[in-house]
Amino acid sequence: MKKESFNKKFGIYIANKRRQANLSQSKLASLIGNNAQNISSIERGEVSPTLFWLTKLAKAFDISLTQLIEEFESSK
Amino acid sequence: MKKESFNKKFGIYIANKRRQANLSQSKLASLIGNNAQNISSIERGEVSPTLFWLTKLAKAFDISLTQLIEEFESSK
DNA sequence: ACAAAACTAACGATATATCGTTATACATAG
DNA sequence: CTATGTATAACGATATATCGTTAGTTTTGT
Repeated sequence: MKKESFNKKFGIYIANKRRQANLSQSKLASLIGNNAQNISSIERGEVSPTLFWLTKLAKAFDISLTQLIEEFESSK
Repeated sequence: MKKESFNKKFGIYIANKRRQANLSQSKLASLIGNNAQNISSIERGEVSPTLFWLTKLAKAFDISLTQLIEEFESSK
């Protein structure tokens, strides 16, 4: 899988996850300690977040990192 | 958990995983398309790899990304 | 002990991720 | 319609990850 489409897939997963949690990009950003623009670029698939940020995201969604990755892998 | 100790924990996990697979740093590096120095710095906890590279690592170990993360999370 | 392989480490270089600001567009509530 | 919240987007700046080389150290095999 190409890097670009891989990142897009993850971005779509995160965007859906965030909406399910009723969070805006800036609210999610403040929860994990970064900024809304970065969340936006993650969701649009422009960047591939580091493992460190992935753990923050999982915590924000109140799930384990494993569960986050599992949901992502089984997402379309 | 601090960023530094978190990265170190992941580095230790990867180093163990790599040794179990009987791979040198440079062999693993060539499998996933990067260089041995980067593997070394990941294992020493100096950097936090991106999600994109994590998928490459999982593939090199012939496991799913979810399984890689699960093993990491349950490692000490 | 010796040689070879493996690892660490530093360095500068490049690529990418994150930060901070600003502008624009869009939707929705009032 | 207007005001507010939300998202996209561009920009330059900084931080971090990755690359390529080299040197030095540690480990391993013989």
